[in-house]
Amino acid sequence: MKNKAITSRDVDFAKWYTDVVKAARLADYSNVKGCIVFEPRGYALWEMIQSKMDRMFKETGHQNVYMPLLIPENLMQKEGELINGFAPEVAWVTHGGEKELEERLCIRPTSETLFSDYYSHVVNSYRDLPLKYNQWCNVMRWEKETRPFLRSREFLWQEGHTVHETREEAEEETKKMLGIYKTFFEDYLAIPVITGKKTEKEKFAGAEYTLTVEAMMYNGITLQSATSHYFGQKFAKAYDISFKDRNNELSYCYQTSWGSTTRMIGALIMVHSDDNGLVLPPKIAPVQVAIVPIQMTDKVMEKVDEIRKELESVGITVTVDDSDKSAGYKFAEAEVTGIPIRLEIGERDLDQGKLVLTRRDTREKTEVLLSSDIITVVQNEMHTMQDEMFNRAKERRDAFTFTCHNLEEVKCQMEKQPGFIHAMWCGDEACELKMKEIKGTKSRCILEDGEKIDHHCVVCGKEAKYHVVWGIQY
RNA sequence: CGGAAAGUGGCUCAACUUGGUAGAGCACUUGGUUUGGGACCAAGCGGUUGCAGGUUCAAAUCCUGUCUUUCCGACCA
Repeated sequence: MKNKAITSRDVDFAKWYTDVVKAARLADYSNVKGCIVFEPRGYALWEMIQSKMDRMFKETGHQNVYMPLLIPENLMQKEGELINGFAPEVAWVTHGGEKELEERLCIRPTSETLFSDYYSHVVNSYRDLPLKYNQWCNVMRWEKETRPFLRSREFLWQEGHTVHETREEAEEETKKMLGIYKTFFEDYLAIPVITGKKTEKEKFAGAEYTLTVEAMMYNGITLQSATSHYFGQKFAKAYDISFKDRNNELSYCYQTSWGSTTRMIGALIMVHSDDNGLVLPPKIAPVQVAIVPIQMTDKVMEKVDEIRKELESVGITVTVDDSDKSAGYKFAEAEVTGIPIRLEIGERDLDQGKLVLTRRDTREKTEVLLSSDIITVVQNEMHTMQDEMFNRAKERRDAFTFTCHNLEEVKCQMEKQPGFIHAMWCGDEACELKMKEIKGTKSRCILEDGEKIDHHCVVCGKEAKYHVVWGIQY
């Protein structure tokens, strides 16, 4: 049974995406362009992401802080590259009440400047280092084209900002956080990713270099999903984050920042979901099990309640659909909202001493004996589902991963089926621009230990330096 | 920021061409019968048409502006 409110993803991917968002009631539009309402289901998903990630950050020695929303213009302008990079999409506060402000205040598009200013106050000695802070907050970037979760003007994210005594330690941190993102994407979101370094052209404004996590969506388009930046001493010098080092000399700290956003929700949709709506990996689903009583007789409800309590006793999240809708409606509802496991129990089942278990991803129904250990059955099913979702995403990514040796091959491939293109690059920005002419194909990342496919650049034919993964991005 | 399309109860749409003061289905509410893939019957509630101007005796309808959404390009998490 197909939900008629959702367009097929194979017919119109963009429309399918917004249909899924609406049908699952994750978000609603507001009256301000690019600012969405996170509805309970969407926000719950964000809270799941937050709680899992936050634990990973804390386990690696990070603490949460909260910086102000507003940044004075002069503070924003201390580091030239950053302001240049963000200037076109910064929103400014110009009035306090009726009175025009002496100095404009910018609504944070990112908080490097605030953290740097703060660090300059509190770092005095090498004994104060490192400081490893993170904040969960909203930021604003005045985007022209917007889409729910993927590109909104206001979005939620976490931004980690750390200061270190040495270059080595800061670079280590940059790498470590990239690793945490990779683990999170693969273990929790069941999204396989590739990691590597951004080119000069694609790196974060103000960073010495940027490491990135890149994922491929169902349709072969790539999504930059999280980034980790190494700043060197650039901000430290601009904001005077100096300290007395072990030799009693004045040094500047080495800095990093790393971030991931509500865009991850968009990635979950575009990687896993289908024409029947949202599909969520069990490990990140706010509600893992939906129990659907077919008839709401005392006998059935008693059993439903018993099973719910049993599952909840081991931390499985359960919802019981005891509304007076028909069974078919409840099935469809559980499906469109992406609840991983559905248990159906009716009079007939009780008579036969069983219940029906349906997995959201495959929609396969299996009969489970009421005498069996229901906790183990559900846990096993969720483990299998989590693994299989990852494997399916990986298989699809691999099927859409290609190696190209010249521009013509890239062109043919991108026109036929976009995906990850592995190809060599000389390091020249002109070649990146040339590549962009092919349906906007951009470098996604330089592979750290990529094999040498060719000796020549895929574009100009000159000597190749880097193994680059290219793609069309959201 | 360019090019295109669209905004009418919660949703999908009709009425617009040819101005005359808004209608249907779904959803919702109530009562009843139902319940194994989006149930049925009956009775109800709900909108002055995105917003602001203009033309007119009269505007959902014509004109101007603006906002929002969607799609296609240029820019970005």
